[in-house]
Amino acid sequence: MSTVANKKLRGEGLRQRVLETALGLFSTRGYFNTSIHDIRREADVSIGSIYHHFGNKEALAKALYDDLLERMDAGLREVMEREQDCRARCDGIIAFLFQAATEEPRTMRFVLESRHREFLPDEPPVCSSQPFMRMRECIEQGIASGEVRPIEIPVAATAAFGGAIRLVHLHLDGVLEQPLLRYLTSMQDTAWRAVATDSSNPTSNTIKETEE
Amino acid sequence: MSTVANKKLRGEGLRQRVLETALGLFSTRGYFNTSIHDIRREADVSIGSIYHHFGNKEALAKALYDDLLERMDAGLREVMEREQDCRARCDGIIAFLFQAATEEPRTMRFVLESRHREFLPDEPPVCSSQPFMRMRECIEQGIASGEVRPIEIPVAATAAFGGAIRLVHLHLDGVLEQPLLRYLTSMQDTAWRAVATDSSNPTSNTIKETEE
DNA sequence: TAAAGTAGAATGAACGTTCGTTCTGGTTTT
DNA sequence: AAAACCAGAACGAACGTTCATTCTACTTTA
Repeated sequence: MSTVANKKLRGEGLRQRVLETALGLFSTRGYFNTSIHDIRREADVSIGSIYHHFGNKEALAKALYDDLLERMDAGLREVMEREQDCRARCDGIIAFLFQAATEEPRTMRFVLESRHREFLPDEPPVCSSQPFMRMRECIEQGIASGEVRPIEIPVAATAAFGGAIRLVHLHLDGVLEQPLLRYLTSMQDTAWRAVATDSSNPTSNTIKETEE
Repeated sequence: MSTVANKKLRGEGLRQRVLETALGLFSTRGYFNTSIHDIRREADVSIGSIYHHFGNKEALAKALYDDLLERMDAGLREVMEREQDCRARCDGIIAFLFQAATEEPRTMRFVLESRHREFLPDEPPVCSSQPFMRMRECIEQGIASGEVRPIEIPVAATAAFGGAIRLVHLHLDGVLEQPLLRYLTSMQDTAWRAVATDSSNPTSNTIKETEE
């Protein structure tokens, strides 16, 4: 049974259907366990169409990868624009990650879990991609403004978001008892404790009533 | 050029050579980009020998995976035995991860980075494997003893070790400026701040004299 | 002690299948 | 009419695997 409507499509619509189908197959079976013929069958298009639009399998994966990274980055840009101080931004980023992992697990699986370098050898590692650079940047500014302790950037960035990212992995692997979003505020608080300066860190109570 | 000596081997020696070669190829090119013929060539053994010892490609990967997980687990068991309080154990675990990633990057890459479920479909996710369960257990005991704040176990465990694990990923991806071990004490301190109870958390000084 | 026998480890050519890709011929759009 | 798009049969290289055979080390027989 196909996950997409079976009305015959052409042009951009067809292209999108192929991308959608490829995302589904790549994220569940993996790139190497998915053949072009599999995609053809499930998307209900022809081999010729796929090669007309994408050229080859690797380019199809790259198009999908770029598309998803751009969408993720758009989400993060939105957070960075909406929130101004570092704490609010970190919270927003984690919330965005959790929400995306909940609503679009396939996207998250493909971006976060698959080893892109195995099938896109010329692509830089994910951690150098825009979304991840944005997280790093957020932390850098936090250090500059004094909200974050002055420690090495890579340590601060991984400490701030590494826990959340690992929790997303556990969620995608299906080993969490509770829905991911149930852990959100707890994770935000815990992550912030790791990197916050002592003055901006709660010392004996975890309840924060006021915005700063 | 082969990375192993080229004296003809038989029995267990041959088996080990195949495993060693497979680790090298799997961890750099990935499972699907490595053919049995590649392993045969680099290990300087025959196709038949490989099938005699392992049965098929998947079983070879599984044998390697089990072997490496067991070795990692042995390292963690040793830490848990040597250290008694939760803080020292967390520090020890992170130190072990960093050291292993530095000295045996291929092992770490294969255990941490490759998507096992793509080629070992019946294997549970890495996060359910012994080494990861041991980390979780350590945190559970920390909560019981009052050293760790009473928060959800998955949040505490990922917060305690997620940052370190992500930093290991950055190291393996070659995007860190400094050697991984240069970040060790900073990462240990930062990770502990995330999960420690307020009483056991440093509030205004970051300097802690520890032996290295 | 030498010869014959035996188990199983090692070998590599060959096989069937799958895969990514190409190609030719048709259809739709402009 | 030209250009863009779609269809799917056909192709050839590469892959995991098999299997008949050879080789090696050890045991038994004479």
